[in-house]
Amino acid sequence: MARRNEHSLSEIKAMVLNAAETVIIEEGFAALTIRKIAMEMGYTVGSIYMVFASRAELILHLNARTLEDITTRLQPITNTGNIETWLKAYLQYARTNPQRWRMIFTPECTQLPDWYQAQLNSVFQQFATYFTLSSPEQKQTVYALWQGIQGICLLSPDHDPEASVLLLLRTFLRGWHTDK
Amino acid sequence: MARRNEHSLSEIKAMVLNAAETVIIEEGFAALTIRKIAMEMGYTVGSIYMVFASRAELILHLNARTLEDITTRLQPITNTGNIETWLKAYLQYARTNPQRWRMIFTPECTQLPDWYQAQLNSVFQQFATYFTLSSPEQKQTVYALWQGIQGICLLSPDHDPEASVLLLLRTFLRGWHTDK
DNA sequence: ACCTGAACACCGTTCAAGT
DNA sequence: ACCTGAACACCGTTCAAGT
Repeated sequence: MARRNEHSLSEIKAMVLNAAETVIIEEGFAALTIRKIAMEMGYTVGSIYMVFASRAELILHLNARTLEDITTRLQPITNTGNIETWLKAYLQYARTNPQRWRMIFTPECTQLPDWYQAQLNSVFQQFATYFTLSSPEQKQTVYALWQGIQGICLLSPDHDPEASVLLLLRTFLRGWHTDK
Repeated sequence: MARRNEHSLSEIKAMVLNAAETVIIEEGFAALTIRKIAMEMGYTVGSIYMVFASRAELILHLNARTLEDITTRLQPITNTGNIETWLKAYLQYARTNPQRWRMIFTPECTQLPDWYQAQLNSVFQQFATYFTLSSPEQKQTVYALWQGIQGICLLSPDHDPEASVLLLLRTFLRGWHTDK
């Protein structure tokens, strides 16, 4: 036993994340244990700690993948469509990958690293392209809307959040384009 | 040992919830274990299962208390103040009891019982008194705003969500009072 | 009829020991 | 240098056994 040298550390890292995604998709986030991941990828528990310091860090990198997936998929829409088509695509992603999407907002890390914050922010940046933000207050307002949309999705587990999201968005937009 | 008969079952139930609140306040939600609760109240683990079927049910009843606390505290404001003073009071509650407040939205129960849904709804009902809801769509729109506000609070862990919440609210209200 | 405490089947994490 | 697998310190939950 020991020392198989079949895979490099970065390969193992990728295998861990792949196995973790499989477990989440098949059994849900609650079933995501280190032991199950190890079993799924054909290694033992100890090996996972060669590439990740803790379960929390593993989840953080899992989320990083999800966020990258989101930005990549939505980027083309950002350039062509309007805000509602972009939002619908985002909501569809959340609906298609409910467990992975939800994890983004429950990272089990007390202090989120800067690179993770940057990834979270880059999704918002795409959303924000549909607004002209000429003051910090305007940016904060649109960010509040963005957080609000996430809230609707987080708190509407079963029934479809799309209708609610669009109702909030449209009311917001009317207010946004109305002078104080 | 065994059979002390110092307390009735409903007394023990209250003691469990009191002990649980103490643990949450002192050590946070992550430290809320059955063993800690038992230790805190001077009983053994088994006793807790005399009054609650599971940890999930315990948490559900803990949340029920929190929701009752919220509605009771905010009721007087509902009758006198305006929506912003009511919201500020709500946000202050969330800020004062961050751990307990957050738990309301992560009940660890797959299917929420009707009485719990009703309690969640009664907080929204107070919020909704500040709106004239003459159609189902209007109700859903205000509910979307409400969920949005929760989202801002859930996703703004450190910095104060009040400013963001008010920015969303005011933009929403401008749109709400504008004809389509 | 209550209440205990040991037992069961799990966790995340570590690390001496093997190749 | 990699990888194992046993060990540690925890979990939630159950239930035979005590008074």
